[in-house]
Amino acid sequence: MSSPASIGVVHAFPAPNRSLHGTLLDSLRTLINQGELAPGSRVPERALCQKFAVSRTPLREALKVLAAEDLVQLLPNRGARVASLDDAKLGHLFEVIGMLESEGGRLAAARIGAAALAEIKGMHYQMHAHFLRQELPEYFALNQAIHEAILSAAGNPVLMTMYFGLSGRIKRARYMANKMRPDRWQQAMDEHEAILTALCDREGERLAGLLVRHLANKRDIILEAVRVQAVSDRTSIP
Amino acid sequence: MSSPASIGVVHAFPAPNRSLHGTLLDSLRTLINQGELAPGSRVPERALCQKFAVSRTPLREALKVLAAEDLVQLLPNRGARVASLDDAKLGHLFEVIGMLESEGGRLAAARIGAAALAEIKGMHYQMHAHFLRQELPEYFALNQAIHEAILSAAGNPVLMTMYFGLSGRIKRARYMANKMRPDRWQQAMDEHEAILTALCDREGERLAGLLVRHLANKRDIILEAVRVQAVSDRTSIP
DNA sequence: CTTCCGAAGATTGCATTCAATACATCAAGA
DNA sequence: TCTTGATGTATTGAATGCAATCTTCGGAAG
Repeated sequence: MSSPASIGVVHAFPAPNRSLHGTLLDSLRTLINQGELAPGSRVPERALCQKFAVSRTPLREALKVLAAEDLVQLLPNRGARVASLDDAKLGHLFEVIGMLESEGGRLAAARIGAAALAEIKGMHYQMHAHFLRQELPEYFALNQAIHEAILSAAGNPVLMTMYFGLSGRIKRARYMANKMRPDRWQQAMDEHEAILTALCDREGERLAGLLVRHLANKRDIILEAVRVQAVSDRTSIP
Repeated sequence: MSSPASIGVVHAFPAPNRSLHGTLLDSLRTLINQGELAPGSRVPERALCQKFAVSRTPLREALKVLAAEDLVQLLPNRGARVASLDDAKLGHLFEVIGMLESEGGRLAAARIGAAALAEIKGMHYQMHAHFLRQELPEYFALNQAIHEAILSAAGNPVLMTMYFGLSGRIKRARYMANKMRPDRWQQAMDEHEAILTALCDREGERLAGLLVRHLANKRDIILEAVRVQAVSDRTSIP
């Protein structure tokens, strides 16, 4: 029930109550996810300190955490670089996310209560409406919220933490897939239909399979978008 | 082990090449895992700085990382506390580890090569020898090595990272289960036998099931040990 | 023209310092 | 005796300082 409910809104806001390094973590993640800090590029410590009006201490604390999450890479005496996200690593990330989603879904099917199920149904129909109106951002937001709600129904906070951590790492790539071919979109919508049905029927095994396939399709879409982006980068930069 | 918390400058690791905060991460993890920093207790910043002969800066960097891993908890303006590991959280951790082990095992069965398989077989028989001689520490070490080798055969570094992160978090509890009832031990050995067979036969589905059940048994053993420890703590401290 | 060297400048890792907050102690009053 | 409040100390979070290392850029040799 503790659904964080912050639906897809990606914006780092100056937090009043939190520690600086916590705030910086959000801000840096956003910078990385939105590509303002390019993969492979150096993290400009001094510039970021000025940008956020903090000293190097909290910034460096945040960088250490990001390094532990593998969002940046620390090179001894040479500072931090934004970790690159190649096809292979994306594939590995999706593979593990698939494990968590499918097995989490299996648990959710067994454990979900009526209230949570109703909430997911509501989000599903709302998402369907956005699909019909071809409103992609709103569709994406609800899509993600539904997946998180299903996982949340598994009742395992550790699972949630892992899932959020991993999806955070592919956000950058997701961000590139800001278009969707109509046939792909229709297929995704159909898959969600089947997912919802399986969940309502509490058929864990079927749900797990559907979730894996759904994610594999999403992976293909994203990998494709990443490749396109990479090509256009290569042709436009030099 | 050694005299607890005595005030001696200790370079916990012969770490010539690494950064201080990286070294401290290892040292602090060890302190937490071995219970020298009790769950729920405050992390004595100043004392640790003296113990490791470093300033607060790298120590605090390490604490931020440990907090991101949920090994410690940061309270605003009140420093860090060692995170407690109750039954519920242990259960959640085991549940997720089970997902990774079983699905990783499924992949491993499909992807493992002859060399890796041979190596695992070798470790298995070595472990069996330690079992026959009732050498628990050596048995444990090989046990863990085998599980890691199986996961490694899945060929997914992200999976490995997640797995190490999660097993790191239950190490503390594992540390308490330093005894094993003979029947339990025999059963674990039998399970390993079956696991090896399934892996050799490349039967992913069966392997996945075996791994889950094996882990569930391990969880029960550890939960039991934790409860015993908790009781003895409660009776001896006040 | 390319390659190698070296000094100047920038950047990094860590130590130290400083303001703000929490904690402990103890005294006064109910 | 117990609660409450004030005051001094310890601890925290963050900024600044400093030595060590890396990067850059110019010039000389091949």
